[in-house]
Amino acid sequence: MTRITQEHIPECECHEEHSDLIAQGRATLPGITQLYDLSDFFKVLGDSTRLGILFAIDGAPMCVCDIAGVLGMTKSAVSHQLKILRQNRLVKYSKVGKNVFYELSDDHVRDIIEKALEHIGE
Amino acid sequence: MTRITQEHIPECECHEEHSDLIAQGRATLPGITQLYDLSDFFKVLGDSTRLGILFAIDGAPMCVCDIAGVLGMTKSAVSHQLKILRQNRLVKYSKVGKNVFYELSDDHVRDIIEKALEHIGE
DNA sequence: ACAACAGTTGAACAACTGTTCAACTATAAG
DNA sequence: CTTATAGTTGAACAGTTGTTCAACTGTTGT
Repeated sequence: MTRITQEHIPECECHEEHSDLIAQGRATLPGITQLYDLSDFFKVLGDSTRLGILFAIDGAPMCVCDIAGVLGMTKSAVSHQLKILRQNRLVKYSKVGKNVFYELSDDHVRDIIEKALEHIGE
Repeated sequence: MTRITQEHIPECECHEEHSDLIAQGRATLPGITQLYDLSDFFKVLGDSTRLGILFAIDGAPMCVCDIAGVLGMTKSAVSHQLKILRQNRLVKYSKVGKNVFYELSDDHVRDIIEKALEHIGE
């Protein structure tokens, strides 16, 4: 886990000459909390299983068993990842009998994934 | 909006009776290669140090030493992360004397980060 | 040539992450 | 009540990741 502590600054000659640049860099830096939230969000998307789940349930809600079928994984593995997606509010669910149907909770996420697909397709 | 009721959804002997759903899920699933590329991309953004670097050099190019100063980290740690950002083409660099100045290589990334910030700010 | 500094790199180590396995809950049906 | 199925959960294990440390390259100035 990375930790950003702006108190301790390693010695470096160029800090004398570039002090204005450093000040400017610090200004554009978001708060540490926001930086962690942001990286945590991307961490959730940074796993092919979780992305696969999001693609699978995009369009139609799906039960855990079927998601596992689509991805070729065990229900347990899928359920573990669904928990992470739930905790980060990327999916929502509804229980119907023995089944639990998951669907995307947000259109935001679809946009972000789409933009990322554009980016890597270059 | 499709409503989920018990009448519409057969019991999950899953893979037998939901085979159409599974087929549909598979259809919307991108190729495995693309899924891995996408998750790799998000993995790169899923680290607060690397995000910090991107924010620091947003606007003005910066040398490694100054980035380290802004983030309060060693040059080595920053250089290791810059290598990953380089390999994924998120930053580009230019050598000036002893210094190596890094800058964002793409506006795409700025957009994605901005959209993600909107998302978590809810 | 030499020293000083910016930056890179590889190995090592600790921390973290995802899957598997087994045990568990809960709903539905015989 | 008993059994079968959908889903969840915790522990364990292996694979991955980020930082540190030390050694290295290359450029600048004396």
